[in-house]
Amino acid sequence: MPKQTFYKLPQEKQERILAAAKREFTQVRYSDASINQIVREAGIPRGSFYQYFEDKKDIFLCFLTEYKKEMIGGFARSVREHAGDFLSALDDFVGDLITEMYRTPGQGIRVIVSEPWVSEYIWADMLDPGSPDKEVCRAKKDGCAAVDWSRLDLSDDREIFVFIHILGAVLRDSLCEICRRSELPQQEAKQLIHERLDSLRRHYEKRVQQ
Amino acid sequence: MPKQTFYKLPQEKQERILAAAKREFTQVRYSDASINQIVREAGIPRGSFYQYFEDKKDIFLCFLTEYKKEMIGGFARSVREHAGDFLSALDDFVGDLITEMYRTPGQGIRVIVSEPWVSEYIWADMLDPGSPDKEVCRAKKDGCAAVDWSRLDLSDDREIFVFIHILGAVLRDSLCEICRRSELPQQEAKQLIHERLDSLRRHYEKRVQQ
DNA sequence: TTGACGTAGTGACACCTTGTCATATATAAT
DNA sequence: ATTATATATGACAAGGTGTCACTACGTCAA
Repeated sequence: MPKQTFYKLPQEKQERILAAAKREFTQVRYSDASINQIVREAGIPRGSFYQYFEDKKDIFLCFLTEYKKEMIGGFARSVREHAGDFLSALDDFVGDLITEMYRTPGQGIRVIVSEPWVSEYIWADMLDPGSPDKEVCRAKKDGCAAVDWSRLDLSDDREIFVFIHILGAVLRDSLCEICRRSELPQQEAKQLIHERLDSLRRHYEKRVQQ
Repeated sequence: MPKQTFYKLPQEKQERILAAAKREFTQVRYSDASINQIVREAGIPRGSFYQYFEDKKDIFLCFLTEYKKEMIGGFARSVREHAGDFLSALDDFVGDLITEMYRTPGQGIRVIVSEPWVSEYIWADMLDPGSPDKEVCRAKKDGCAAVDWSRLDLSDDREIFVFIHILGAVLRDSLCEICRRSELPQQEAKQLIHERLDSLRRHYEKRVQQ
């Protein structure tokens, strides 16, 4: 939530600042990111920065919003591509995230697990039906509407909700682990997540009546 | 891994420094913790600090080691008390953590989810059989040996390993969520975790043949 | 006893950070 | 033209970290 002043700025300047922020936040982790670096890169005086944003966290959340939209949009797309198979869609989606992760040198997409509250910020309102972000809300509805929940052994919405939380936890946690174990080859990283999702699938999918 | 110099210090001074570190690290989160504050409280000059420790992370890990031992020891105890029922033991153990969490004002035990790598540090070698820390290793062996895996629908060690990872992820993530949603009453916090563990239990426990 | 040498203790220092604030400037309104 | 409001700006205070030249100490040899 940048200040009004920011939005009154000429488009070009806004973009220049956000681009500088993106460069910084995808380079180093949040606690190491420097406002000085951002203003230097954006070519604005330090004082101006505080005219536009409350503080470092303010511009960071602003930057994160982009990621969030990409995430949710990408996942919704994946669900449609997998004809409502939630777990396959997730596996595939995270696979792409990992590919991206191994392709980017700095911290890149690792930003989503760099601070505990970051993934919370992204996931929390992925689940919250009353998310204030219209675009996010739409993408989410598109994604969730496309899910075929009947494949899974979940009796009601409450159970579905709990299951989604479990999945989110496993994914976030696995991404964390992958980031930490930087020696892990890409293939094994994907395998690590696949293995966990697969275990959940085997235990949560309905038994085929025969 | 403090420097040799630290261990050559008189016991009393060592303890004074570690106590100051504990006070600081349980008060504010890692990134806000200040070496200045620690040295002020411990009554040592700033220069001395760097004689004893590499940097802030060094003394922080030193402090965390204590927590890790308490965690693992406490969990092993809980497993024994629950006669090998892994999930009940976990539920109970985390319940105690939450009680503690609501009892302490500062950051207290929240430290374990304050940075992504902290919980990793604690949990990673809870699972790693070749953990270098002897005491940890023993407590873990005690705990895991007491678990009755036959209650669960897990065919081999590999599956058990995966399942433990899933559980760890759910717990860490739930603790994170509880810390973030500070308005959540203690009872609901426990319910939140219980609900997720229960879902896993229902899907992972062996069906009773009747 | 004296000198030398290695280890430990020390605080000033350089260099960074963030957020504020008084002042300067531009824009709008009367 | 004058006033009022909004924005721009860099110097500043207060705090952080890690280093380093210097001092002090204790030990061992001559």
